[in-house]
Amino acid sequence: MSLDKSYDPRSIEQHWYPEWERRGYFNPAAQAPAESNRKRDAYCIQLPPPNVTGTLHMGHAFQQTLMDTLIRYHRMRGDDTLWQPGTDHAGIATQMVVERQLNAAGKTRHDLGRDAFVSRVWQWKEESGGTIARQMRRLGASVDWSRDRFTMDEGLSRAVTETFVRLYDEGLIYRGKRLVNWDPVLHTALSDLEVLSTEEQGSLWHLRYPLADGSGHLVVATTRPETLLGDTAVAVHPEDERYAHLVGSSIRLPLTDREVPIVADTYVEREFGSGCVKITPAHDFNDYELGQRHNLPLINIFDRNAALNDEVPERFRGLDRFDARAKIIAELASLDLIEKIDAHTLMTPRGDRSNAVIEPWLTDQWYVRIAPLAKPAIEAVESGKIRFVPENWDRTYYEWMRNIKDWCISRQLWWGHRVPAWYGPDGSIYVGRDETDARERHQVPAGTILVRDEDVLDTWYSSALWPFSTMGWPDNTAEVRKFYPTSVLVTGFDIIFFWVARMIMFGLKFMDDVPFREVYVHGLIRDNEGQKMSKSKGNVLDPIDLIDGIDLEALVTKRITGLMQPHLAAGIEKSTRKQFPEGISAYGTDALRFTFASLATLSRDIRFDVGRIEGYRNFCNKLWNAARYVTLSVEGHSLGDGSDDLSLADRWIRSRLAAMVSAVDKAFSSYRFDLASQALYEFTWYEFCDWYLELSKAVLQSDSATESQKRAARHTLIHTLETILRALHPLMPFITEEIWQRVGPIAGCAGETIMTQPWPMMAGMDADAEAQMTWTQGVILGVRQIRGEMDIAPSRRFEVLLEGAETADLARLATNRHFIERLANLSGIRPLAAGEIPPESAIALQGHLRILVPMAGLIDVAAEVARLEKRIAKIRQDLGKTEAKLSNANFVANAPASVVEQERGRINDFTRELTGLEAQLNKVKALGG
RNA sequence: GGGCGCGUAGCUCAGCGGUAGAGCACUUCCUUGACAUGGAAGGGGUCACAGGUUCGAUCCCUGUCGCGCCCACCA
Repeated sequence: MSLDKSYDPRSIEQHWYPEWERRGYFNPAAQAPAESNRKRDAYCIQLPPPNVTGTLHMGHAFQQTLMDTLIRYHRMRGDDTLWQPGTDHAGIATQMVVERQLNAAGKTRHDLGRDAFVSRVWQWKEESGGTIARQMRRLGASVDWSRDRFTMDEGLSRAVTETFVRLYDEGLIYRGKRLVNWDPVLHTALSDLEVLSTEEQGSLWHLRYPLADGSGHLVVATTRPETLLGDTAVAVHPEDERYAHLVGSSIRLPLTDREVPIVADTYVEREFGSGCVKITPAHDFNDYELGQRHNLPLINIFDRNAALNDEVPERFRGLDRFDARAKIIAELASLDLIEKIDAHTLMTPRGDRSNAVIEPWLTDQWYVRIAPLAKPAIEAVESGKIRFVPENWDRTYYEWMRNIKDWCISRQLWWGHRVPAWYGPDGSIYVGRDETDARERHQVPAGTILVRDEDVLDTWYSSALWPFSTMGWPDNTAEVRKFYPTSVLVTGFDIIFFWVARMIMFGLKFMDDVPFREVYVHGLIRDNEGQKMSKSKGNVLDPIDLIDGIDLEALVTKRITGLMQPHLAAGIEKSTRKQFPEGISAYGTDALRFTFASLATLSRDIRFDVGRIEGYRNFCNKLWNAARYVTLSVEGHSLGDGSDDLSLADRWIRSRLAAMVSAVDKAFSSYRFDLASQALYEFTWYEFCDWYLELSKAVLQSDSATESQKRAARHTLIHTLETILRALHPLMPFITEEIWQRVGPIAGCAGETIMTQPWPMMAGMDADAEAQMTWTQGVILGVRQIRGEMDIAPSRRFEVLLEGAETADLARLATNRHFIERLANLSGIRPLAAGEIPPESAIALQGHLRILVPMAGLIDVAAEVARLEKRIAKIRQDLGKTEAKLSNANFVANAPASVVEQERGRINDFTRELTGLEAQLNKVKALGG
């Protein structure tokens, strides 16, 4: 049974993944070759855990392709290889999804209560949690599913608790009352990283604050007039002569009955606004610090919704901050206390999940004291224990790490790891692994009732432990000993701060070693116009749709369903219909993966162009059909034992194959997936298919070739194809496995899967074969060029004459005549006899050798004249450039001798070619008379 | 305000101190027994701009212009 005529990814991809998984090929223990006792290197990659309730997007698919490629490459190299999968509980994101579901049913989480709500989230996790795993299987990700982890499963939760207790005991976690980024919609604190500042249009209000002694007023400029009610000072610059005399006196705060002092502080910029700043220590980070320096009181005027509380005059109480602003402005205006209002662009802080304007708010939160952790983490990169690829990301890392502030890790949510702290009736804090442990550690009397802290930890806290918590830490497991530190982290630059830096800090802290040796930072996948893919832009591509294909109507429906802003639907529909009039065809996983690899250059943005995946789908088809040809040519015939004499073509392709494998190997080792895919593509298509397969036909389909020559060709065909399959397997696992199942046994490979075949490593550069092949190709290309440009039908065969052939040429001709006749489709090729007058011919040159295509009945004189003139012009140009170079005395004096020699050689070549072509041109012209 | 990056063929992108490359698109010819998801032959680029270093710059340096991202407490 032969391979099907056409490559159909669907049928082969669905088959192989379950088979691999069933046979346990993804598990490190299962890979150990029984016959090998050598100690194998460990190779481990941790999957950045996706949100458990999410779906994979193009970025995930891209990233997983790169990781799977590395994993498969190392597995084939014989390393003991672990790719650790898992998912993240994604605290805020997941809780919000479930809350929205409740809201749709007219309920809130408070209606359910904490326990019931958390059960509800677990239920949702169970329902939707399998999606990611299904998608990963479609992508061919060879993760060890037997070790699948979830950040909130028992083992990982134990690691969370353990680290919390240890850090607390060391004073590296503390509880403190200070300003945090408060999200008044989600009612939780956020870390600095979860706050995004965006430029927004606002106003700068210039307010008159009357001096307490009635002698006039100061003008303060503010973007947040509503915080006036919490002002506890006005500040000026200490060297500002305009206000020096007022420092130490007070102003009477409008709309209140309070007097607040005028203080001097260098924080104030004299040039900005009026040079006077209102100070609200409880609602602004800078003002807070200034307040600390000047011992100013803190007046908290907001409640958890950022509505005004009872600290403000009665008529303002309960007002939302924005309503309060309007009312305060109105009152100030009526009191003539507004000097002016300028339009002003300001950076507005918003929560990354809720998009609500974040309010600095005074609360009790848990913090990680970060400086002692950051120091060794910085040193780990400085010393090269961790290497970023590309290297320049270390700058970004340093930049952030050197300015890092304490990490607020508590969140006022219900979904997450609950803080392992208990409070006594007097408010004392008891931290422990559980309540019993907390009591024992702090000798809390049995009768004392303890209440557990309500907060949960930032999702990224558990993520930061991922490299070792997944391996069973705090137990000293075999996995920890074998696979920590892991080999490489493959991640996007968007989470260097959120995740990478924190893993480094915690890894060094708890494991006393870095969590990974290298960090490969890849770019972000954007659409073909460079736009970020997002639901609201309607430009999202689902990797599964590229694999399976999707018709236009389904694609449109998918893109416009569930939009947060339904009015965008019409535009999205229009652009989708324009971009994909035929929908998206099924390209298959291998083509998608190969496309990702080819796009994996060391840049920040990667534009995904559907045109490219089509090209690589075609590449799959090319490979498939090459395999058909090879198997059809080989099956049922003897391959010999490898002792048959190789033809020039056989030697040449083996030499080129070795070069390709070596290039791919180098590319994988240096994370140049683009170069690897390019080397594979070019060799397979342009050298193996375009040349070698055709050359092999000249042997296999010839009556005059010996059986030994045919065996050598068959051996080379199957050997080369089998090697291509192995080199290609890390990028295209499915098609290579499918073909290998047929080809491997013919090639004499043992083993039941390509997955664990050894990575091909071969020496075998054959310079002589490559030189001879270049000559042979030159002759063939010369003829083809004349054929192409003279519009001679491909089916038209003719005889070619060689003029000026030397001994070496005659020898090469003798060896390769059948190749040339076959590939140039000639009826014959022969050297001119001594004294033979050549007929009128079109001419091509191969070095000094003149290849003559007799014109009679084939070629029009005018066309040949035009063709020659074009060639001559081109050579004259090149010759001119080279001559200019060589006539420059400085060049000859200073350039390396080899370069000068090379240029001289080129002059010779050009001159000879030019002379030949010009003579030919004159001859042909004379002919046309 | 700091930091990082990009500007090469119509489009998406490699490359690199010494004759400008690929895929897609385009032109002409071809259904030859692996493949029309194919084959053969072609056209197309002052490598953003201006200086500098060099025998030689698309590549190194400086500046300009354009574009993008990240960080940051001018109210």
